[in-house]
Amino acid sequence: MTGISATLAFHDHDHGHCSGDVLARAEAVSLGQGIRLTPVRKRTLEILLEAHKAMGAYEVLERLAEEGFGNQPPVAYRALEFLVENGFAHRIRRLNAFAACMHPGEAHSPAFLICGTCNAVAEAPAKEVRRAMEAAATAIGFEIERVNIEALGTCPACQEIAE
Amino acid sequence: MTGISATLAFHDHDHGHCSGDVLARAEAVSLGQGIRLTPVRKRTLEILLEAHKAMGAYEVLERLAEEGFGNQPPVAYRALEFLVENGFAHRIRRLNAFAACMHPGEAHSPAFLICGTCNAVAEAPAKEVRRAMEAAATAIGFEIERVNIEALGTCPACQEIAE
DNA sequence: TGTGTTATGCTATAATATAACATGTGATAT
DNA sequence: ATATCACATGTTATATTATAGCATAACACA
Repeated sequence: MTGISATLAFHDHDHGHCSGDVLARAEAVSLGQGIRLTPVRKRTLEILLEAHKAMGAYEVLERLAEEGFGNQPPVAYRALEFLVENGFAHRIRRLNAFAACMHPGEAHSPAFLICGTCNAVAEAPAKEVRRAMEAAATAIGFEIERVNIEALGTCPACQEIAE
Repeated sequence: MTGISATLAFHDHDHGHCSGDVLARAEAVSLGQGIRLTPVRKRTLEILLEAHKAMGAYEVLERLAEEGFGNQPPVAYRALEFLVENGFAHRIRRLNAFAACMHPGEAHSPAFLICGTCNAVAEAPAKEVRRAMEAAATAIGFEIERVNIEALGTCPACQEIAE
């Protein structure tokens, strides 16, 4: 994960491009790993990518249903769970929401920056953070599997508006 | 926050002592800051301290109701919200649960280590983690208000059992 | 083609959380 | 002392988020 790309979520960018790019990479990763990116799953990922924001499960479900997929909660939750499990999406617990991962395939343990004003979410580089976590855990004999880091605050755009 | 105390949640310790100690400090802090640690609130904190684990809001509510307080969800949620807001408790989002803060009054932004096997939760020192987060956020112009860090993994005790 | 595995869809319900309003309680000023 | 205000509590009702459990369908491969 690069410092640059992490800022994209807070700025205008060629979203059609980044979105398609990520999707393509996700498909490649799936093939390479014998993971099945089925229609619902793929469409779910596309929905997240198109929205380019964190979406609630029911919000995703609504879209899926409109397009002929099942219209019951498990449909969305299962697809989302699959995406999270395989690193194609992240779960933002503070928002009870899900967001497409902007760096599928690259092993990373992201930190999320959540703007309390506009609700935008950005993935930030968290290599250092992760390292610090490992150190803290190791010190007390705890073995880490996954780390979830969420910061609430104000994004650059909203800071300007507030002034 | 010290490295030693962070490990307490994963080991036997004089809990009656640590619990009373924390409660006393919470009362002192409240007095000093004009914060009202009312009966429900105090009892809620005690319940969390006695349990010495993360508890769901409804679990807390059940206890409160047994003791003559209101028996509707808002009673528990409000007390818990107050405690979190004032640094006497933490919300563990991964578990939809709340846990007493072991270091009330000391400004700290803790990291939680959650054992996926036994569900125990420990507060770990996170000064370094926090610093790293600040750096990452500053780099992209994001202003942090609060950070929530939760790691899932295996605690020392459960690692031994697994062997 | 049979057989096991994985995926989808559905019904139903569980678990978590909040809105909105009425009542009570404590502090303050008159 | 009492009017008034802010805050706290309690209640009803409902919203929101999430999962259990079972039936059917698709796929993988012997």
